[in-house]
Amino acid sequence: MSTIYDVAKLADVSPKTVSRVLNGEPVVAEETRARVLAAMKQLDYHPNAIAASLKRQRSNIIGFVVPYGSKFVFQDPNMMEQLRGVHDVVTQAGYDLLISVPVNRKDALSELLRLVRNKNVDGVILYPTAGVERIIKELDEKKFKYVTLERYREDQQTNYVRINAVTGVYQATRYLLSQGHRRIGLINKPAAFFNYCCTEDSLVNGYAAALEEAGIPVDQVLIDTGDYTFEGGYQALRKIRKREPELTAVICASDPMAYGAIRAAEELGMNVGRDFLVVAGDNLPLTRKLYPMLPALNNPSFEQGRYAGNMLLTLIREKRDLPGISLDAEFILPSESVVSEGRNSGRIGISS
Amino acid sequence: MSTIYDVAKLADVSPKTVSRVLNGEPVVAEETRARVLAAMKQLDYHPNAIAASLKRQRSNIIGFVVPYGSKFVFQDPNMMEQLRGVHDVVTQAGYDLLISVPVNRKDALSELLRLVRNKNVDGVILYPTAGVERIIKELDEKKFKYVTLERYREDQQTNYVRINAVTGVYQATRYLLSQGHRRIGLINKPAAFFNYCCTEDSLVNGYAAALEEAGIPVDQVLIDTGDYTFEGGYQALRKIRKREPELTAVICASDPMAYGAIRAAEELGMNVGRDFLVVAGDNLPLTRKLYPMLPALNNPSFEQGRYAGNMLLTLIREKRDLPGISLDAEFILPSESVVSEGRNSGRIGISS
DNA sequence: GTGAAAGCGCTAACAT
DNA sequence: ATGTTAGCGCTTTCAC
Repeated sequence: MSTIYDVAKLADVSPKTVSRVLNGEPVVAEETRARVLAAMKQLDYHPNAIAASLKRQRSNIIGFVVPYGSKFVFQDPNMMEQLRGVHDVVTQAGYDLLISVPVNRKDALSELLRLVRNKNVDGVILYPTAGVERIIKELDEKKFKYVTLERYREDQQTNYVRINAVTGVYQATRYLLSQGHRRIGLINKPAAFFNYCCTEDSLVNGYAAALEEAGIPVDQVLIDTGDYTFEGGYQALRKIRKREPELTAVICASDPMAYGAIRAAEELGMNVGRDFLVVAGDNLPLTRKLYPMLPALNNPSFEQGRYAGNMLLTLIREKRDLPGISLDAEFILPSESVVSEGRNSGRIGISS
Repeated sequence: MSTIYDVAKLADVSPKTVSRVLNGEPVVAEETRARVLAAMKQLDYHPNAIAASLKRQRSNIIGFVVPYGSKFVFQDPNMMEQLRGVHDVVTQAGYDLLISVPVNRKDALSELLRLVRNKNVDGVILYPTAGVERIIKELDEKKFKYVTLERYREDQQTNYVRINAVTGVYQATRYLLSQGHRRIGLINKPAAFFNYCCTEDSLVNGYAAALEEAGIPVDQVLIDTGDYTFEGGYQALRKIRKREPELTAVICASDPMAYGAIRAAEELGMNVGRDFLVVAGDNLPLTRKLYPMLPALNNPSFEQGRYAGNMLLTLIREKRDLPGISLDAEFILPSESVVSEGRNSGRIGISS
């Protein structure tokens, strides 16, 4: 492997001039630049990014740390969409993306520190898991750049991109009410799924708001939770239905749970799409294709990733904190859901 | 950030001794080691991996280069499973994984070279796309370590991990025949989807073998191709069914295509699971849950990733080529498919 | 069992 | 517009 010195020698210039050409610094004479370029080509020279990183004290690598478990990440379509959004934005800006998947939940934080302290990553995207506050404090102290997906505490003001489901669920509930549904179920996510500190429950809030508006009291019989999975949705629907045989619709916090609910409903003899409606929460493209007759919630995970990536890049560039962003999930009518091509093709509401 | 010199000074030893402690070299006196460790702790010292990389001339990073397009990768469940397999194996061994997604198809190869030449990655996992031979040649010349997912040419002997669908499709076809099906469709992948050089068509081969065994000629009317997507499967089934109204079953090369075929079949008034069977090719956990009444093919992508990761690690360690590995896809009966929990929980056949 | 010196390949600071 | 020098933080070689 040839080095910058070899090129310099061949082009009869100093290493620094080669470096200038390499980094596109504008002061180099056209004739010199041409000579250097020729020398590079002749020697099949390729700059060593590691050496540059050491000198520059930055790696041009962004870290993406997920809570834990490769199975969890790579099989969660929403997390993949977030990842994809981050990826697209940061690679476009010339960064590489290092995906870090701690084996256990409790490793997530040390893994994060490892990236920051040992690997010189220029910034990280992270999920606020239990105990993250201590880490955030260390990151803040070291002026290390990060963006959280969701807030790590209710009063976090900066450096987060979250999704607000309230509006979407409110619209969904209103729609169902307008269609004559009166006993509407809600399959929510567990109170603290990633151990987020945030206790606010946007699904229940939106649901309750629409019901109250219609003068219908919230009935706990109609609400249950599931762990985001098919099984979770399946079980939750069975429980709700058992408590309320008059159930005619259900809103689910995730698409897999919606699949499970649909399956359970079919087993219970309900005709999904006709006398029973299921509203899914993720807006996976697949869901629209499998169940075009159903309304849905659009969860802009991809956009969330893009916003987070852009925020991190700005953070790195401008060295100051940025106000957090909240993206609104939106309700999608059944008719629309067939027309739209990919995900997140709809408008994105930014509320904060 | 404190350096190895700071630690050395505080512990009253040379930097080299600190380095020895860092790398677990055994010659250090117990008392010295303790002093060094204490100093590290006191200074909150964290070794700079980039500096070590520069000196050592290796990065402890493995590259994973996909053909192109983030949408393509992160939304392809099989590729995610391969990625997950690679990830688990290499991170376990202390490497980080850098995922590289070229924007366009044609960028894939230059992207690969960039990782190899500029980034000091210690090895790469890659897909054999069009024009990859030139790159492989360069990798070979530079003694750079790589493993291909699929072979890049028919006669590639080493450094690949592929999946052989022949057995699975053969078993599936035999099963369908044994159930009395006579007009069995096949929705294949396109001849060269990633522009693999390999022209062998294992799906058709297995399908044809079972038919011939039963004395039934292969009828091209029953075969069509799709691009792995829902739409591809949807269209293909419509075409096949139009050519053959007596169609009673179809084997699909991917799960999304199977979903599309199911949808098309339902629209055509066929009762999927009763008078029409669809065999899906990926074995996504979701498929088994959505359609437990259907038989399936188990595509061991996760294991493929694991094998590829392990092969690459061995390649790096032993500095010699390794014979390629072929994993068999397997046929799964409908009854079994409900019982099994996750993916790839079945036995994996290794045929080469 | 430990240390001194050199250098990996680059770029920043400061010349000229 | 170009060059010189020093040094990023570590590990390697060789000496003691």
